[in-house]
Amino acid sequence: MYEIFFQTLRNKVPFTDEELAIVKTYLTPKKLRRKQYLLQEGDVCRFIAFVEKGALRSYSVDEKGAEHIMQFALEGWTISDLYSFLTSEPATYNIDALEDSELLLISKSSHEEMLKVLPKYETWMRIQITGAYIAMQRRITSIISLPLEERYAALISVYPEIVQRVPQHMIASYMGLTPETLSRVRKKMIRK
Amino acid sequence: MYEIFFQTLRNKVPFTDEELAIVKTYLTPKKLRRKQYLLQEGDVCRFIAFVEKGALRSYSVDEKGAEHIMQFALEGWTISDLYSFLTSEPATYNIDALEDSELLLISKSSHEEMLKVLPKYETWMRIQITGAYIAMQRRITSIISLPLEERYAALISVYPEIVQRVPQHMIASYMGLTPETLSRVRKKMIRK
DNA sequence: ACTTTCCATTGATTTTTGTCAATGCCATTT
DNA sequence: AAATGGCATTGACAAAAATCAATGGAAAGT
Repeated sequence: MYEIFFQTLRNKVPFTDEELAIVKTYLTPKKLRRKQYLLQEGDVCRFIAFVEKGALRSYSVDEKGAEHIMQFALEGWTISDLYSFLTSEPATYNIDALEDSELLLISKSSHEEMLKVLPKYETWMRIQITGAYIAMQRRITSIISLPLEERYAALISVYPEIVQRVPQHMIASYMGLTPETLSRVRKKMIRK
Repeated sequence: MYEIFFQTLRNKVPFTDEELAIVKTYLTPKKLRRKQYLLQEGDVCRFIAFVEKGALRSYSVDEKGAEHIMQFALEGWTISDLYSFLTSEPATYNIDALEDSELLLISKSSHEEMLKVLPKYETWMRIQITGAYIAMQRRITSIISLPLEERYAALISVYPEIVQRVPQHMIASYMGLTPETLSRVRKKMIRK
């Protein structure tokens, strides 16, 4: 249940077995069924969720009721409404499960304790967020500078697993497009 | 010359005067004239730049030679090609000065030393990047979920200084629009 | 002060994307 | 086996944004 998380930690920072045992005491395992909510807009986000198994998404809903996907999270990724988590303001994103999933939750108190007690946790956190920041920068660069076909091609090459496991209309939402437009882009690309 | 930087540090993490004196030894002041490059695509980015005075931008250039602005940095902000800085791969962004500017540069060795020697530097870095990550998330949400007028209104309300100090065609580039389209959006909004 | 480059705006037109509606398919469920 | 619901695709049309071209005006550099 903790394998992927520990592996992810060790991959970036040299945690000892003793330290991992301490980390373990701060985690809460949670199972989620497909379509179940982990977080609803308006509630305060009280955790960072690490995905051991399954797939989740975070998304906002506009005035017209349309969903706009902010992030997907597969095995080895973390997902949260970080702003809500850090400030205890109401969340602006929803999070739900796309598949039956197994999570490890880091509560706010766990997060704060680990920052105090385990310097390596802070290092891991810093590296983790830095990676997420860089990925987000790439996403924006892709949006503002690439034609649609290339954007979709880039998505496939960077996140092939997401494109495989997630329905296309959600990929479209993630890209800020309608499902029809994405379908037509794909058609064009197949011809080549 | 160091006032804004120290204030920014202290604002997030309780640095002592002694610690700030240590930090100071790791910084390199640099002045930049308007239009001068701080970084060119293809070079390795060897610093994180903190803006004490002035304004800079980072941007990529596509095959057709069009510029796409990734980020603006005014006083109190940092700017870099973080991926290039961390990996020593060639930079994909250019950085140049929009106004005569004064910077404090953190070299890679300074960065690494400070991470080792000053835990508070790591904490500051983590908080700083977390803030940048959250801002970026908002930018994406804005792009994929808001109509153009609201996106521009949001930009004005979040970054009024940028809109004032930066030419409109650069704002358009930052938003992923042509200057003509932004001009028309503004016209519509003025009528209200 | 003068010249030159840059910049915002506007109009006309084309291209791209969204909207609306319908169809057929596949995977589940009953 | 039949029915259901979710999903991708397609077509026709509308709306939004890009492109091309021209103008006037302000700002920067000399």
